[in-house]
Amino acid sequence: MPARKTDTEQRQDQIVQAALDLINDSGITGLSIAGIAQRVGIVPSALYRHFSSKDAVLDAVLNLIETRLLANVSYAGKLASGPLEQLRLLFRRHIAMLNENQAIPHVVFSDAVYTGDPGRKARIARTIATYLKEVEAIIARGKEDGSIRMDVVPATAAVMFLGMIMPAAVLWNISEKKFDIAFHVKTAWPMFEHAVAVK
Amino acid sequence: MPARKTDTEQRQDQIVQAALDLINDSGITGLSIAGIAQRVGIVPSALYRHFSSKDAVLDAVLNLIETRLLANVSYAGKLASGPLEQLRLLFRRHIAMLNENQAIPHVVFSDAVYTGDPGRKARIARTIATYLKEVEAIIARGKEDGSIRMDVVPATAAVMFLGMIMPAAVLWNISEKKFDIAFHVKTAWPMFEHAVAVK
DNA sequence: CTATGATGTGAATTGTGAATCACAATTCTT
DNA sequence: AAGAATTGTGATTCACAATTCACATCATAG
Repeated sequence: MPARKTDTEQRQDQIVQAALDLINDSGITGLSIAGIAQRVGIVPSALYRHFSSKDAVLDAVLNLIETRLLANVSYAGKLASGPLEQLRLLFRRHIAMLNENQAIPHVVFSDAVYTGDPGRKARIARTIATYLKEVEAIIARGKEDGSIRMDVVPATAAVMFLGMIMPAAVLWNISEKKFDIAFHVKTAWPMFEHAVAVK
Repeated sequence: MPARKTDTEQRQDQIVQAALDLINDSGITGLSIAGIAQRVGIVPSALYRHFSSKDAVLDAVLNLIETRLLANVSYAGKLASGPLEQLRLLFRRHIAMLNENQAIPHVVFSDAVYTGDPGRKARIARTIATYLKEVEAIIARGKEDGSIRMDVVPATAAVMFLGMIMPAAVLWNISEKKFDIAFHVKTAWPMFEHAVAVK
């Protein structure tokens, strides 16, 4: 039976989410128009009513990721009392988001996204750089208010903050979800605090 | 002109190295029989004299990576005086190896390797697990000899150790080599020490 | 209720890359 | 140096995935 007709706007959302899910399961390599269409419940050719090409879909996926990434930062910023607390919240948030959408770090840190448009690599680089700058800013604020040691290098600390998340994501995925991510959250944070906090 | 004839054994080495280089430049997606053959200086079909399939080449690449990874650990073990020193050496060694062959973390942590043989993912998981176990063992030894705090969880510390390397590798690659990796080595290590060392 | 634009469908087209094969050129053995 | 084995080559096949297109169907404005 034919699929129910749906606004392009909604379909685009569905398609992008389906693409993300598909990457989630099969990696970038497994991302195909047919696969996306199947998940959405339409026929491959119908997808072209809503996106001009596979590349366009991929760009939209990157948009989604970018948005969610930045949303996390501002979310943590609103709830936290101080810089360290903000980092802790951001960390937890990222891990929680991983639970819903492990594909995100996969896409961002995969090399497969770079083929095709050469500008895409630069764009991802910019997104990550922006994210790291945000984290650095939080750390710099921590140094100002005395909660983070003065000898901590913000840029390096930001990379190590990422280092709590990225390997965990990879391990979780590669181990077929056997990696104990809750345990990791509980034990990694104190260690990070030891690395940067005063006293 | 035809390529000079060469022993299968040598060709296999050339092919594996070429495959690694190609992944290096173009990612897993860019890995093609034609691309490998071109780098080796032979014609695509000639490659099948030395490998039965593309999958076989990929397996050989994984072998190479596995070997180099474990070689690093034993290398650091031989030179170091104590556990902390061993970790520091291992860290530096990994980064140095990155310089020669950034493709390694790309392959290991990419999702694209998992398509095809489903056993491959399990195999990579095993390799990483083995590596992490080695790091954990070093940390456990550090706790015994009093150089590492007793409240440090070896498994978590091992993941964070990986967290010094993986993001750096990704950033270096994604930023077109702009990321200051020497600076990272210099500043990340003290931070890691703060996180685990006694006093 | 009907015309019209938006959305969906299946078939056909095209491009790409892996793999095969018959044949050619080379290296090696003796 | 002749013959066997190994390695290299170009043409070709095959499967698969992206994209296009003519046509069908739905949703809705009027």
